[in-house]
Amino acid sequence: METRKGTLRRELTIGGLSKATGVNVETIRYYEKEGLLPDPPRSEGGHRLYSAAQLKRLFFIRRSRELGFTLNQIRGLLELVDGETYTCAEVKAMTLDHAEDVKRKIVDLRKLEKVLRVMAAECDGGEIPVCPIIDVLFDISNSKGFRVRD
Amino acid sequence: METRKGTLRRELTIGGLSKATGVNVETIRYYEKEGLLPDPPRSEGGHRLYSAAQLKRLFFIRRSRELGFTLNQIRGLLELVDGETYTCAEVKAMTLDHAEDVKRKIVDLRKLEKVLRVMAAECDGGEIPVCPIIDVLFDISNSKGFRVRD
DNA sequence: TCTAAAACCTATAGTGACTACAGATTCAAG
DNA sequence: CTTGAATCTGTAGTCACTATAGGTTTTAGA
Repeated sequence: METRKGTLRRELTIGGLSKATGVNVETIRYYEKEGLLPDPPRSEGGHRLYSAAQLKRLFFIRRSRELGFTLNQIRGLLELVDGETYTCAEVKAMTLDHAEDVKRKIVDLRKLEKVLRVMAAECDGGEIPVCPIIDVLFDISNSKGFRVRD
Repeated sequence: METRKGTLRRELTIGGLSKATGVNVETIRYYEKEGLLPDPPRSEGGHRLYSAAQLKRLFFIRRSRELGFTLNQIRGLLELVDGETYTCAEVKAMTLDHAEDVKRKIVDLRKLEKVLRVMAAECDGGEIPVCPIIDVLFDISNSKGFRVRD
């Protein structure tokens, strides 16, 4: 297929890119505004046109997000890559740092779940308007022994 | 201590309430705006004055937050309590629901951590500008075997 | 070729749970 | 009575998007 001007189009529209990567159209525009994706070339009418390189880049961003990296962390990773100066050590350090964050979060959530289950176990689930959960939550004297985050 | 008008003051200023509960002054005002705390009486000059009841209520909110309840869930809990119509069964159900949410989050995060550690283990941490993490993240063909959420 | 619908465009506002300012006022201590 | 801390209101910023409005371009079908 050819356009009016005879240029071959292997380029993707934003919708095509969205389908290919599973990233929402609005999110793609948002990434562009945030500088994670470069401003793409446009069609004569002003529609964005993406190359295979941008497809790869967006896949990278999406996967990194799935792995829980923040956009700022991803920005850092992309800067390393774009500068072509990154070393394996740098990337590994960022990855392990992030893994530690995740680990801490898991520890916190486990404590949380335990407290919730213990509280629920105190309840008989009856229809009377009294509940030990509410009592505990409202009891000021009992303000220790509770801290999940500090 | 007495004020000019001779009223005994057992009331707390917003700063005192903040110290007593560990909740930020701005956050207290935010909770008020969100309707979780009632509009308190004011001093002649317009400063907020809090009673023991509000102290308890704020403790309740803080603890519920520590347990990971959203403000909306807490609103729900407080409505039950304020209406004095709640039953143990209702509160228990909300608590267990929330515990399930937390559990799902833990499962997700565990997968996440594992992927991160596996990826990092592939790295030799050397100083050369090549890293298997970047390679994996950029490799489109490898877009399966990755999904952590959904 | 025309037309209708789908896709796209920009710009703005909303989400949740706060935090951080600016500029004015009030309060408590010395 | 003065000073400085605390408080007041109102607004904007955070993160990572999502949603909407109102307009333009592109594409597929008749």
